[in-house]
Amino acid sequence: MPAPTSEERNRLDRAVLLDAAERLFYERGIRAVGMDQVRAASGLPLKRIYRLFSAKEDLVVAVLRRRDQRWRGELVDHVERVPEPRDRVLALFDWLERWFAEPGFRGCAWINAHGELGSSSERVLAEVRSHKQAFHDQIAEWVRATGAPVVEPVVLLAEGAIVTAGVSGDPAAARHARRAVARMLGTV
Amino acid sequence: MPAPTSEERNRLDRAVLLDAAERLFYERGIRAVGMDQVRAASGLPLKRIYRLFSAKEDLVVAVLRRRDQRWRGELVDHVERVPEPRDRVLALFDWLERWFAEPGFRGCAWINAHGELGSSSERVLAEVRSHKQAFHDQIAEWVRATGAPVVEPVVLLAEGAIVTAGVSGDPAAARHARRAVARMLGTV
DNA sequence: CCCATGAGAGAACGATCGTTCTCCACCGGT
DNA sequence: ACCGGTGGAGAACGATCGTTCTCTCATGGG
Repeated sequence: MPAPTSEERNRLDRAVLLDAAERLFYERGIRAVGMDQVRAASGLPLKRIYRLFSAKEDLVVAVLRRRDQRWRGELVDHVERVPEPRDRVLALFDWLERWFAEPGFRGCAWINAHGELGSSSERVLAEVRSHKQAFHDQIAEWVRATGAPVVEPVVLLAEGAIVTAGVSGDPAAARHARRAVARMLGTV
Repeated sequence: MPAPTSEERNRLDRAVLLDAAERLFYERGIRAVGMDQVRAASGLPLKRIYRLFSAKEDLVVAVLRRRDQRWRGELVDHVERVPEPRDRVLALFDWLERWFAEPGFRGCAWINAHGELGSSSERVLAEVRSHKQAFHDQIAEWVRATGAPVVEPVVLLAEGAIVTAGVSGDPAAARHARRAVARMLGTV
């Protein structure tokens, strides 16, 4: 077995580190997790962690950015399997419901990060806004394809469902939102 | 001027303390605010603070509880001036828009607390859920009076507007939600 | 075989956390 | 005038934070 190149080694370590940090940050909150817990969970020496990310803030931003790519990617994969524009918009809420039902679901990671760090870290704030903007724009694209002028309500119902399910732990919010959207899209 | 009784003194100090703590917690996040900053902002000696609340967690819970009473009280005052059931529901969103436009608006204090402490403090979690339940029930009462079976969508639109305005800083979310609710309540 | 380079393990650093304790100044009752 | 006790100011405590440093060892090139 050939020794992995150091570049590839960095890539792998980054992935392991981001996995561990993302899980801990989401589970317990960002400030509640110390770098030493990240070290223990990732199995990487602190020194290597700080060579990959020169401060905790960088790690947080990287976690949010990678999660954004993965999260929206999975959403698009699920929704764009569906051919009909109207069904696509409804599929968004099916996907949300599945997400809400996952064990350990604890609301929107970006909203949580915003509440904790939005006023103390410009970079986290920017990351959160960028994610929310991208989510909005994605929904807008799907809704516009139906011809119904209801982009904003659909976005707000999705955000409301996420936050409500996050606090209550009940995935039903997704069904409630879905029903309302179905009505707004016509042909009851 | 008669010396205030010690009971009344406690009442006043509690109010001063809760004012200071609420402002700091909301502005910066709860974990980001140390008890010494609460002391400095309230002007109260640390000893007195710890006689009024025996731990930071108690203070946090008291802040959330008092804010809940005031916040919902003001909401009810605004909405129930309006006679017509349909207009009442719409008035909720006018009130939200005014709130969003206040300087320093940074989203929902309970959602923020949930993201930060929901997984580490049972008592904070309970407080957040109780607030959200009360908000839901209040809206349900108003919506049912209109006869339209749209309680859940209205709640979700309100929550979505709060969270969206909180992250983006743009009060327009309230108008978008209001417009959607107006349509759902019929008589476009 | 030797030595320099770099990585790993974890101690150490200064700051700050929540909480408690010390110390002194002030007070009403005799 | 004295004294017990209450309360304020802030030092102190142990823990933990993010970050850096030290020490040790392994390893690869001459």
